[in-house]
Amino acid sequence: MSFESPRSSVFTFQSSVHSAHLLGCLNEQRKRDVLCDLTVVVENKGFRAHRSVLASCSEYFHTRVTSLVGQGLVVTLPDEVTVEGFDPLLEFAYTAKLLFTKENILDIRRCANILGFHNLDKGCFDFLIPKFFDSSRAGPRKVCCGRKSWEKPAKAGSSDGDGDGDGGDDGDNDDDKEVEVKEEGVDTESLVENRGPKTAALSANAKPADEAPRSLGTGCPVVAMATDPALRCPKYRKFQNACGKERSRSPQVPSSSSSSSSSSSSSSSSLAPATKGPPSPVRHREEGSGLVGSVSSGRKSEGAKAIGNEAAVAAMCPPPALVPLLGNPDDGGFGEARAPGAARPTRFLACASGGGDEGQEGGVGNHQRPGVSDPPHPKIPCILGEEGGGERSTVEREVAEHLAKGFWSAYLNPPKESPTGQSSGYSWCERLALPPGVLDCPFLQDQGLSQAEKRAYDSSLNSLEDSDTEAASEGTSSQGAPEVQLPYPVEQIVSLSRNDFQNVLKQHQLTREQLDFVHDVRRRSKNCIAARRCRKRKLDCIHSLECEIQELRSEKKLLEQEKAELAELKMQTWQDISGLCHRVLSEAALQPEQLQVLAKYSTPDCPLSSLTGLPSLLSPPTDPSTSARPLTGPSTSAYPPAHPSPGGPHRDPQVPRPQRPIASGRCLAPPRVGVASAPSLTSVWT
DNA sequence: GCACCGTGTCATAAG
DNA sequence: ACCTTATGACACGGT
Repeated sequence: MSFESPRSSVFTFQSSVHSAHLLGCLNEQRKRDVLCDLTVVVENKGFRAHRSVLASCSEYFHTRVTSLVGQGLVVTLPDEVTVEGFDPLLEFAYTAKLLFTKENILDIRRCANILGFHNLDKGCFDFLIPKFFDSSRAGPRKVCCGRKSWEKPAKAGSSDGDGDGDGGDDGDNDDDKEVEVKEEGVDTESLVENRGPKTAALSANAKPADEAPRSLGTGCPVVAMATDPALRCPKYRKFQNACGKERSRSPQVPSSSSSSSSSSSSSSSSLAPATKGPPSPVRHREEGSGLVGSVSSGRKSEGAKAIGNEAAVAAMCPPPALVPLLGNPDDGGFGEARAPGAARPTRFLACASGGGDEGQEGGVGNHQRPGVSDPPHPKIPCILGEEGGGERSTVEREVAEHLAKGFWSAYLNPPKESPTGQSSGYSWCERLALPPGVLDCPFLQDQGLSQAEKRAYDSSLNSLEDSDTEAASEGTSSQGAPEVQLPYPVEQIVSLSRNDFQNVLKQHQLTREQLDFVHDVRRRSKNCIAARRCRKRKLDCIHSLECEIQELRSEKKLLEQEKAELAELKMQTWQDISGLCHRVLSEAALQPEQLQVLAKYSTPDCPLSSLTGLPSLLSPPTDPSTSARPLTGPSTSAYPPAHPSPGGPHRDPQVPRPQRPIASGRCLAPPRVGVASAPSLTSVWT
């Protein structure tokens, strides 16, 4: 798998932050009338703005103001444009948020059409207006990747292969719910984010049990996005099949699915249909809790086990990178609805259609406010993106999708809520195991993750996989076994000390399954960390050994150099002494007997010994570094050890010392050195 | 299709 | 007896 172009994830991600910040600054400037160079007159009411901003998000303004120069430009809009319709658009241009009501939505739409807010129109109104009013008033529905994301299938529960299953019967109830929410003044983003008890209650109350599977009210685009990648990537078919089986089985992530009767049963019943095809966005939005069971991988298959945390990180950060990854975001879905200056919504967000796969069309747009690239939940942005954007390989894309699916599933399956609305479990982030690197994702930081949450991420290195694996074990050992819901975060399982961990276990009356799960997670997590340490030690050891070898080689080289220098010095010294001896003997005119005495008390290394006529005359002492004995060998050892030199050669007392020829101080050989640098006798002394 | 690498997991031993 | 740690071996996916 090769990448045709370099990745640029960082830049993509940075632009997202920057654009949001930039937009905010521009909005502040507009409010303070700072640097505003345009006055828009609508119904005799003036709006100050920056023409660059308006020109960027409106074809009308682009045409009107780009050709004009000078300050204090005034643009009077047509009569069809009303203040009621224009004001929200202006706000949208500067905030990427469109505040609307059921009453002014049509005005906004009309103004948007006139002013050329086409993206907003397609991405937002095509979805919103049908929800507000009868479908007959909504006009033709845009088809995204073969079908409009919110478009309902011809038949409920159709298994026609598109797999959207987006709830053919969710229409009326859906509309009611949507309208009701909107009437509270919540914008579309809030529709996504405020999946609060009310929405859940609506879903639970309004939906018949048999329809519940179609209304996984999560508002999560990734859920819609996370449709069978295997359908597009045979390489992951095994992986996907395993996940699909698990999904259809009972893949619920620990503590994820609501144990409440209605939603739980709904989720369970929805599992099988959900596997038949990509989940419908509408369905997701409606269903609320209990989503995880149907859409998450639940556990990793054996094929998925190897998907590491790095891949998870890649799948999680940064958000906008998936835009090019799955296609052109502008060709449909929310890609067309993104606000000026806002980061381009990812394909996941925009359509989740994965290259036009109808089955994956997403209705992400349905859940997200148009023009906003932010994920539906401020705390789960990174899952939507990954580095590299369009440069990602297909495999990586699939992995990212799948991981994103799992991530969202975990996220979207928050701890079940008690009837009072209070969560009985820990927060989603506590349940998620993100690799340490994910904390480095600035998006997470920017999204208000608390330090505790980050620590939870950081400390629970493998909890994601642990959860998956746990589910796997559940799936293998006890098929369809209920999820294991823990009263404390997974990270505690790993990070706590032994005593603390035992205390925690004592504090909570856990079932056998829970205990097994907890211990299994703790064991594997610690073992995984230990394996990392072990491997790191190995590598460090190898590295240190390599360094040591290198050092030893360097030392050897230095020693050899030093040895050569010493040998040269020794030879020079020997020559000096030899010359002195020669002169002394010449001047003293010693008798042979006297020379014998001198030689007797001299070492073979001493030039004096050569005066005795011994072989050392022609064989100067060797370099002790190269030979423990002088090269004269046994012949020189014949000297009695009367005066053994400490560092001198060892003499065998049993061997008689041969007689040396008396040099008469005439020709003394230099010491032999071990580096073959000793000059020959003739060359030096003759 | 193969080799190599990285990683998680298991089994086991030792502390 | 239990837990933790280290490590070899294995399986798996990615490149």
